[in-house]
Amino acid sequence: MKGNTKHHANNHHEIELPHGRLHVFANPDVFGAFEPKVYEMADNNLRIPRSMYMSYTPDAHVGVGTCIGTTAVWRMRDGFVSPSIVGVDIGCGMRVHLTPLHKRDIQDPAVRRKLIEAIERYVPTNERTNSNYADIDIMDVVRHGLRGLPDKYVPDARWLTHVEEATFKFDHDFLSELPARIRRNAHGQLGTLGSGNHFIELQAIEIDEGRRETGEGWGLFDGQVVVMIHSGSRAWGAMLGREHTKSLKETMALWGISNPDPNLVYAPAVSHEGKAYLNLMYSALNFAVSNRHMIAFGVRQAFKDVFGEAIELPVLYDLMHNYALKEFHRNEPMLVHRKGATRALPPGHFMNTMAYKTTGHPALIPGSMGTASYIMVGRDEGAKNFYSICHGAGRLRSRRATKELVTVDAFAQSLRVGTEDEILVNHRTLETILDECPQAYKDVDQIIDSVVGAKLADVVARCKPMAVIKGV
DNA sequence: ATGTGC
Repeated sequence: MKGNTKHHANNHHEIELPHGRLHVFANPDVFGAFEPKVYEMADNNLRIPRSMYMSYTPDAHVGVGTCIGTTAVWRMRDGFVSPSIVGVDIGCGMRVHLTPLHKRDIQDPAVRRKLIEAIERYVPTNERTNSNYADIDIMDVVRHGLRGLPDKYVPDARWLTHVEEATFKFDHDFLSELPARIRRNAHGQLGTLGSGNHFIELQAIEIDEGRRETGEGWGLFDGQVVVMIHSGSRAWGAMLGREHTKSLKETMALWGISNPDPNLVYAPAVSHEGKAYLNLMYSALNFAVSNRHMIAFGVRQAFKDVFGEAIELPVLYDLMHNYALKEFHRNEPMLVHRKGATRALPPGHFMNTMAYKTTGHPALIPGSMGTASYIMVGRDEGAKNFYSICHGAGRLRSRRATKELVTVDAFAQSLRVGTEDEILVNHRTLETILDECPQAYKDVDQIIDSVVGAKLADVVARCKPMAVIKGV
């Protein structure tokens, strides 16, 4: 399957597959470790007509229909949209809040335990539907995003401006096509964490010397405690994605379009089916950004409980890694799918939100529970990859394989349990979250090295976990 | 990822 490969400098590989060209950004070690199946998947995706561009970030791994780590671009006017390329965790993304605290302020495990307990009081992590915010109209949220939230839940203006997008505008008429049970099942989920790889972490940061000016300009300092949040659109996006994948399968059969991978579905962006999906996907993006906002609001309350009313947690940034966005590239409106890929715009780029126009915005990249996460910033050279970088470490092995292979003891050791710099976890036993252990993920430092070496982005700060909150 | 379901 893997055809001729042209290796460029800067970790950039161009692979000629039977149905088109795949770009891969990875250092030699990471590139060498890619499974053959990812090329088969890329080729199936390249069968979709009029593809303008397709690439893998170094964290790419096999997913349903399309690999996680894919950037796939079509022109708006004659291109395609694919629910399979977006994936079902629509709008999943990252958010970071700064604190005025130094890591020594929370070094005492008793303080961190208190914080974990307080956060769990405000952010439901176990039950599926028990939002603390019954007074928020979910339809306002999906229509207007952050601007659909009551004022009392917006602590300051930054919470509306330091985000990739506060409101995704779309044609609200398409909401009438929404199956009623999606509305029902998403009720009461706003501000809840979800499960799987979703988390809230308290981290201590180290600014990278090469980008100290950028970091300090953003309000970062060495040893600073930050809160990193990873969550998505919960049931709203999951059900929407599944619904449209199912109905598009039938529509494709009707149109006489087929793909060797039955899990890979797509429609012309201008068709009714394509437009319906795109518009409703934006409702899920509105839900997702609002969900992370309300999780952060809960975390802020928890910090006030522990450290007093005066403490504030300004938002650094909120951005996503699962979506399809209309973006202007190469003098044309394009539809850019990012499935497990993060936009990292460089300083001065016109698509940057106002607050980060001159510096470029923070690109937030989670590691795994026991390893560092990263705050990065895009470079001009990222244009060659439509400004996409990795979305995290990327899974190394499946949840099942992880549970068979890794012991609870090994997991505990990787969290330094029993030592004074133990990474605290909200779970009584590590057994319940064994499939999320660091051993389940690729080496994040290798992934970041690949991105930096490809000149797609620079590291601004490393964030080391001190406490982890996960759902089940 | 996720309404617990074909």
